[in-house]
Amino acid sequence: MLPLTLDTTGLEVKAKFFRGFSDPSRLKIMESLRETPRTVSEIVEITGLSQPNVSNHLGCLRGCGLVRAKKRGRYVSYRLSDDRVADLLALAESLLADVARGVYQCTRYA
Amino acid sequence: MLPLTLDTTGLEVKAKFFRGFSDPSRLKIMESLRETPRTVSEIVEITGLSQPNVSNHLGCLRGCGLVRAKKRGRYVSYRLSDDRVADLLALAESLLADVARGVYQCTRYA
DNA sequence: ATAATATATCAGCAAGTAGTGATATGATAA
DNA sequence: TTATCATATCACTACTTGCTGATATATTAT
Repeated sequence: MLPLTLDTTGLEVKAKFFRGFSDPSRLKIMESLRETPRTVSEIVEITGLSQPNVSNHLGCLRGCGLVRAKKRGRYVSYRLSDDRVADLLALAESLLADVARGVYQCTRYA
Repeated sequence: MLPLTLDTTGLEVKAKFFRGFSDPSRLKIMESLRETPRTVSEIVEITGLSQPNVSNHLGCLRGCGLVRAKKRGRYVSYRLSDDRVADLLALAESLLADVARGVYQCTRYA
């Protein structure tokens, strides 16, 4: 492979994956799952988001492979799918600690 | 702090930060910078994206703290702002290796 | 059976955003 | 100076997407 050749394989997939992290409501939901698995209704109560909104975001997060669902009677329990999800959040926090000021001032995408 | 209390501090900022990673063109640009710093015109040639498009995305990435710019004559050289940016990409790839099939099939957000 | 509860899905709206083509800004070269 | 080149910005369009309210599905309770 030549030096200037870019490996663009799976960039669409990778972008879709990161989109799971790129919304405050979804981050809030993941934050609520960092400690322990929770049912949808628990997540609704903790986050203050509407029930359809939470279901929709959970569907997105499941599609991105970030959370897993387990049906228990009429409840559905969600949990982070992998320890690396929390690792990724932690690494982002570490980076943000240094660049947060810039990001905060970035008005490009309000 | 009570167990059920969520630390929602900075979720907006964190979401904005992740949005830098959530677009194929931006990932392509970062990929092109993983190896070495490059000027805008080099990035344009390597990625095949239009010049205004690249400039726009670079502005976004700079706002997110993911790249840094350095003016050299009439050229502007960009580089990844921190080793942890590449670390984050690598960690995401590791996770994706396991969940890629699901993400690929996720049609929620085309 | 009927009622109540938990979750998912649908229709539609409002806002955000990636892309293009044209233009502006700024720096070097002739 | 004028011309040329590198980059940034603007105006606009098409598409995406987060949210709500209403409804559907499914499970348990009475």
